[in-house]
Amino acid sequence: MRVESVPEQTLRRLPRYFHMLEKLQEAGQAFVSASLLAEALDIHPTQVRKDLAMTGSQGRPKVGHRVDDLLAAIETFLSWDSRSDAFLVGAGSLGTALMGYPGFEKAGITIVAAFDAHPQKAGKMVHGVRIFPMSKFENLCTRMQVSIGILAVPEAAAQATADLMVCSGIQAIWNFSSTNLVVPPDLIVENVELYASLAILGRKLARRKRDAAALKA
Amino acid sequence: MRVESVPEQTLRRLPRYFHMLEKLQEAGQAFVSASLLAEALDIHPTQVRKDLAMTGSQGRPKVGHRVDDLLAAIETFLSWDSRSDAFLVGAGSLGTALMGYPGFEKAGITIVAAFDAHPQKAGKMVHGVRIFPMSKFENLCTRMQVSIGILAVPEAAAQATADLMVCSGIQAIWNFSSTNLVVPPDLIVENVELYASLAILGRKLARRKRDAAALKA
DNA sequence: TAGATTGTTAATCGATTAACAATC
DNA sequence: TAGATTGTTAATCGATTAACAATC
Repeated sequence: MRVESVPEQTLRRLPRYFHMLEKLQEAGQAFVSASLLAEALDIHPTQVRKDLAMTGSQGRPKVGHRVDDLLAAIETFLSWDSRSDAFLVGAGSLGTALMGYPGFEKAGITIVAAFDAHPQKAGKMVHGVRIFPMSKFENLCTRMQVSIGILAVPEAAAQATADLMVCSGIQAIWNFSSTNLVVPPDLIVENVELYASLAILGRKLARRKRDAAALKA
Repeated sequence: MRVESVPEQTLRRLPRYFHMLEKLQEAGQAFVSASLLAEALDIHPTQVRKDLAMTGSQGRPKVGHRVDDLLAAIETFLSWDSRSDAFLVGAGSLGTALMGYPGFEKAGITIVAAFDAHPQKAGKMVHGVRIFPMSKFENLCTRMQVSIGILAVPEAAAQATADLMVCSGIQAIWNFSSTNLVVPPDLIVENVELYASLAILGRKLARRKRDAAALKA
């Protein structure tokens, strides 16, 4: 029974602080107040203080937090100092984009190999990552003890690929399909819901347009 | 002062129901109960009932909802029946992946043109979408009255590109950069926080490993 | 010192879950 | 009829915001 108790929302905001802090660091700022971060990111100041408090960083009244310290505290808190390897499955256009995504490095994650169901892609290199046929997945994964699986396959193959990952010892799945994966309860799954995100955008816009039209009439 | 009052979370879950319902429809299911959806998607049954109630669909006790009706109700509620055009900026690997993304069609959104800062890309076609130089953006956007902007440019160009979109009459931005865009308050912005998502995955995994190691010791 | 800023405790708000009457 | 399932009202839970004492 872990204490954990870090709100998911806090976890989601911390990278945003981090990103802003990097900009401030580049700009030569040595100190920053929670209020300034709050203002810049549209988050309530008290919320920012609570979030920062979770990382263990301490600020000084009237001065704020030291930018360097805060960056380091967030980095440690998010475990970006520990490294993990990842296998990517699905070297289509999305997979290709992910292999070039600079965010991995910062999060301490390295894509060490990619896999694709089309055998003709095997052997190719994309953004410095070699592509293997699916048949090699389980063996390589077990041998290299890779713990992260990135799922960028078409809808229809999503669950089967997840099953393969689980069999091969993967502990965390970054899921880009809109399928609700059925996996053992202790598996970590992080869903990127592009579909839902787009749906929300579309709906808000349609309502806006409708309201505008109604107002004019 | 609109009544709106649809929880953001409900909006986020509706596409998941939709997706599952499509599968059920394909499988030939005519009816579905809220409990079945709840079970399949790991959502509390009462939550599902509330969400479905918002769409206006009515179920019959003992039988459940008619799958066809429910699909139609969600589609209408999410305004997927109204169509909008979008311009994409940034034809790099992420932009390329997005041009091939099948989710747009379902959400009633069409990418009608793409733009890129590298002039040598101009004139090319990617997934059926023509690429233009940035200089054409404002003129084309105003003339065609495009309302959605998809932001897939490098970090450093994000804010400037958003500014250009705003000037050109864009009303909603789908933002893939991790920059907190500064835009007029009535602009619709939907952020896809890949960075945060990955950070959370990495953290959970690192904690898991650490705990496992501690347990062994 | 005066005042800005911190960190924490209490109040509010919204979302999720429980309980239950209605109904096919 | 009996029982599954609906939709709604009430209770709980967690996250956000307000209030405020501590402190540099």
